[in-house]
Amino acid sequence: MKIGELAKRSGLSAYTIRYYERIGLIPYADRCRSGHRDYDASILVWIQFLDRLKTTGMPIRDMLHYAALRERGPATEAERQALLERHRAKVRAHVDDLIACLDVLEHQDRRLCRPTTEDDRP
Amino acid sequence: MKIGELAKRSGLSAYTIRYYERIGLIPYADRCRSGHRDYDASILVWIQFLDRLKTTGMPIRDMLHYAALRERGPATEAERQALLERHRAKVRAHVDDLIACLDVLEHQDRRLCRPTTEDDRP
DNA sequence: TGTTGACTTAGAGCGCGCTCTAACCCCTAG
DNA sequence: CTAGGGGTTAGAGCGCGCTCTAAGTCAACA
Repeated sequence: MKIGELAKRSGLSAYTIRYYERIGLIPYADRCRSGHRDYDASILVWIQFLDRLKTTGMPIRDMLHYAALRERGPATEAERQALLERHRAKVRAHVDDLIACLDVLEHQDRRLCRPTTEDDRP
Repeated sequence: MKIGELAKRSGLSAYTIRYYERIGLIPYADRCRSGHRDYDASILVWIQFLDRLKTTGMPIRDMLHYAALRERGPATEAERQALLERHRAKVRAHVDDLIACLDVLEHQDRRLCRPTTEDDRP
């Protein structure tokens, strides 16, 4: 699979895939004899995982940390689990924040929508 | 209340408060005779509201849109309600995404934590 | 009266995560 | 044989949301 095909299948742009390779977020791809990247379908699983980390707000530098541990093999598994668990805890806390904000925005916005010239205090 | 005090009370930096004024996100503050901004406590309610929009991921350009409608007074209330409702819908969808991702990260990570040299396919 | 420290402005700089450009190469279809 | 549509690289540029700098003003206190 060449980069255009991977872009279609993964939802990333070819630009982004090359960028991720450059910074070390996805492994250096084998090149075919004309120098083009040639991907195995298994890369999609890794990209999907990265995508979930991204969706849940993990910064690239942390994904790089995870990717580096992964490159070092099974010996780093405990550390990777710990990293993920800390991330999940942050995400759960963020979800709680979002829900709390949503709740306020549902129930308080009438008062807060009034123009500045009126009294906005509770 | 001067800007330093407002910064402490609102959690924003003085830099950010000035920036928000410059771009029109908070109203132009009255200046005392030495030219320093002098805030009324009611500004805190607006800043807290903005903060909730920010926490829930609304981009500044949309907050500016809301702020502009607010400046135009009560006539724009329906439009502001609609804007907020669209935002809340996006936030609810995002929360659902986060929860779905969390669920996968809880239950699938053992497989995905293995190094590249192993078979990562399901 | 001098010194500290909080304030003012316009505008530059930064970290993030891409996104695109320029100049080039290679393969295949017509 | 040539045109088109993919790919390659290094490096520049962009949109976002601040964050800071420089140079200056002002008020309060020892």
